[in-house]
Amino acid sequence: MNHTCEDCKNEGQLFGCLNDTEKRQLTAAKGNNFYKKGQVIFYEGNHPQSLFCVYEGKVKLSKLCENGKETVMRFATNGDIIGYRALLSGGVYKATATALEDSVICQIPKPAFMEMLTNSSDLSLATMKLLSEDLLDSEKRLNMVSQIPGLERIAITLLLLKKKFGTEEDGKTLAVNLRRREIGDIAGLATETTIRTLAKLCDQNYIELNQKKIKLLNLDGLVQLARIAD
Amino acid sequence: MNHTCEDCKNEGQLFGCLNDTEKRQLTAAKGNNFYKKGQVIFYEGNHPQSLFCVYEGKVKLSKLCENGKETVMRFATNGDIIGYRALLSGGVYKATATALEDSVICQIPKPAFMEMLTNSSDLSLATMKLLSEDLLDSEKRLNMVSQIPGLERIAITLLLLKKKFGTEEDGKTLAVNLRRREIGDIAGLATETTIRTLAKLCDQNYIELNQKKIKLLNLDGLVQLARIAD
DNA sequence: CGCTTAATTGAACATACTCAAAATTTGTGG
DNA sequence: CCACAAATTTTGAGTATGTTCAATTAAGCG
Repeated sequence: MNHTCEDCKNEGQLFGCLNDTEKRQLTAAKGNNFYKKGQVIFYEGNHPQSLFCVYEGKVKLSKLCENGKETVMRFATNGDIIGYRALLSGGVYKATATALEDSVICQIPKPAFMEMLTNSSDLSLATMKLLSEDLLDSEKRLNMVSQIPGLERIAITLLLLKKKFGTEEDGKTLAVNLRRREIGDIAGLATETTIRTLAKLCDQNYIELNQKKIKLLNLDGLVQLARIAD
Repeated sequence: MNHTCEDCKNEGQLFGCLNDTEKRQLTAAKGNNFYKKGQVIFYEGNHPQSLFCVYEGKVKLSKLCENGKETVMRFATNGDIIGYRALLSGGVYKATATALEDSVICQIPKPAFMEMLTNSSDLSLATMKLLSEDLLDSEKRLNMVSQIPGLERIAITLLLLKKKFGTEEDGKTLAVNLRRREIGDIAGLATETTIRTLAKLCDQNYIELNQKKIKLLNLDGLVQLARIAD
């Protein structure tokens, strides 16, 4: 079935500013798809035809470079939009979007979106706000990766994951399962270094590790470590 | 004197999409100021009241972290807009803008800009395009800094400077004078490492150094080195 | 259960950083 | 225009940090 934008549980996000008529138009124009964990939504280098909106799930956006290394650029979860930079800048996708878990993702054809943008200055302003915030995030991470030692980078990374995906009921365990390698790809560290650094944080009781589950025991301490950045 | 936007020599940039009436309004609303080399246009943490547009000159946008290290986030030159992310995202400036040389910079009050954005979907689309491109640049650099060795990073940095500021009449010498430290702040390398890496590129005849002047002798070679990224 | 993938550990190595000192360059006042 | 002071660049040596490679153990999945 095709979820309707009028009743979308992810309101308050980008399309929250649309009125009912506009939302109906959006519902009519869009499709939605199911992606299994690990499936690719689009590849770096593809030509963008659509905008994607995560109805439910978790998505990783990453970039590969020639030496085989991957950098995680960004994550998306419920209500987040992906694939809009390429669409707005007019080029190809500069990152690959992969489902981190089974996800339902709506797909809005480029012409429909562009038309809505032209007709709704509210939507335009909201999109600009979104882009600005993404830009600030990206620049923050640029600063982090280039200037900050490993332990602090992992601390920052864990806080970023908490902010993006939240926690389980205990309020401490990160509500996302990532591989060690993926955590390293966010922090800009080799997998082995990531493992050792996580172990160090564990020794010092900042966190507790249980397979892929990461529990933030000493949040204040982590924030303190992360404070070097910002 | 206040330069008029109708006759601005930097057309084709963001405000190029405005019609004559809108340009007249813009001229009426804006002011312009002269900044001496080294002067700060705004500081990280300041509350944004205006948008800035470089009429003529060169500006560096950088971020400082608590350990005293600086990261150059972006440059701006003739026709480029600065200070728009904070304005659009609603927060404070996240970077400090410093004139790299004597510069003339126009200043557009926030309300005037926001009104123009609301009234011109062309301007909105152009702004989104700009933001998207900045975002792509930033993510490209994120990838570079976290995954690529020093020599290649400096190569990429030199190409970035060429793209942004162009060259002198010889077509090879970068048309911008930066300190070694500032080059390092772009590449994410310590000053000493930057010096040694530049020296290595010099030994291998990729470049020629003459004080702050940097001549790109073997452009293809540099592009080749930079290709690891992309 | 067996196979594949991921996590972990160790050791050698590479890279870049720090600190300190010397050589240059730049800026400024006389 | 010169001299001096301040800032920047350069060089060297030692060190820290993180990477790589290889081997082992554990976990995930059909």
